[in-house]
Amino acid sequence: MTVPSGRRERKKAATRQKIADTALRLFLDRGYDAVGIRDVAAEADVAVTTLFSHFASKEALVFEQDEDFEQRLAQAVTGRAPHEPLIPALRREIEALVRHCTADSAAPIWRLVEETPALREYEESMRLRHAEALGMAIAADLGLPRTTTDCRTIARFVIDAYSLAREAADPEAALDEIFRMIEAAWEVTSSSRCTRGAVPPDGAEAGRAVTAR
Amino acid sequence: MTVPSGRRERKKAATRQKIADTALRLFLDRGYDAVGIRDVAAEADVAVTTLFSHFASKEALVFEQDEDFEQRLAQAVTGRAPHEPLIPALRREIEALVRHCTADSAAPIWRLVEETPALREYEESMRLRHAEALGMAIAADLGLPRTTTDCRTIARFVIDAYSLAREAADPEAALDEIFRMIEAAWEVTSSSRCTRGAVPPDGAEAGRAVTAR
DNA sequence: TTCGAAAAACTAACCGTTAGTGCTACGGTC
DNA sequence: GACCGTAGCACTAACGGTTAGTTTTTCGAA
Repeated sequence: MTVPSGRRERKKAATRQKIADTALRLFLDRGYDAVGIRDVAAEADVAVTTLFSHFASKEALVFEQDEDFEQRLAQAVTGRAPHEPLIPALRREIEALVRHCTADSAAPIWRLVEETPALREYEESMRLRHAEALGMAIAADLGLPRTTTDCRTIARFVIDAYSLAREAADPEAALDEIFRMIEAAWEVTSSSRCTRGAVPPDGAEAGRAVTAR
Repeated sequence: MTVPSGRRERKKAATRQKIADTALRLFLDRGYDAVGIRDVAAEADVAVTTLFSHFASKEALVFEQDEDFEQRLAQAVTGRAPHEPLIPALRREIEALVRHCTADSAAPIWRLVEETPALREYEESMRLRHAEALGMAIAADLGLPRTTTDCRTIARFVIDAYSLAREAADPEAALDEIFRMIEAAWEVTSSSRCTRGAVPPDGAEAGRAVTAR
């Protein structure tokens, strides 16, 4: 029950890191499909079962770093400046994420992902989880008691923006264009939210002002 | 090179159907994960390799019927009445598809899909393909020489509508709401398309009028 | 030092999927 | 009607990701 301070945690983290590094190196070297789990485990000098105790699947080895994606998006919603409208705040965060992916240092990894169907599929599945989480964050921010259709929808659109911009020839321009569309969609639904009177039943102060676009 | 008319084709189709039926029955009976490929093959009285010569994967057994999804969407775009605006036409088609899924007869299958992560993942991947195809159809309909970002974006949004509406408590209402948002997004991008002058370089007559919303 | 527990190892399998090979029945051709 | 090419299918055997079960090692705390 005590807090395991020290060596054990460090060793565990080191093992995890060694596995991830080895895997990425081999994947970039020989290609994702050409490298087996048993290869990675042998090269990292661990047992196969150990590898799977650190990573849920072979694909997860590649996306090791991007575990904070969800948190960053939620943070962009809940941690934005007071009275700052929602969509621009999300746009800024998405832009940063896209830039991070298209940066030269990360380029080989994303090329690997794009070339490998299994990895693409895995990432799509991740995106859906992210969209769901973002939808919840937006709903909470608006003070809604549950995730409504419009929150879920906008969340999907925002995640779509990330995905589409990454694949576009000019990511910045694509983001411009897509977020103009999202902005329009958001205005429609947020104005009708007022007339619908979807303010939570317990009254006034919960969440951010609904009128803040 | 002749058209193989007759028994051979019928036998092949019968084998395929028998496999699909058997698979669906077993899956609904015992659950997707509890039934192995070898079980399905044995019950359908075919070899495992035969099964895989008819279906690309275990998941494909479940989505056997919905192979015309892409075609239906493309048809909704290219085959709509002259001067009928794009988005409402798509809305009608999506509505029909959603109704088809939520109908009582298909309900057990979709419950199975929703309960099984592997099937959800597979369907997501299918949706992305559908979105890409729809984007191409839209671009072609507008007379654009290639699939632009806004076409791709609207296509994604439309597919999102399908996915979100199916999961919503009240699919009709959800479609209302989401398509209002899509309509707004489409107006923004289609009006700026005129000012951008994205008419194909070879001049006038290709495709439908850009001004038709 | 000793003990409990977490981490890692090892074995042995399960399951989806594929390659390789050969047989059989069907369809077109002479 | 006999012949031949081939499509459909069966069979074996394996590959690669993943997991269960069990045992050994390693660390932290008493």
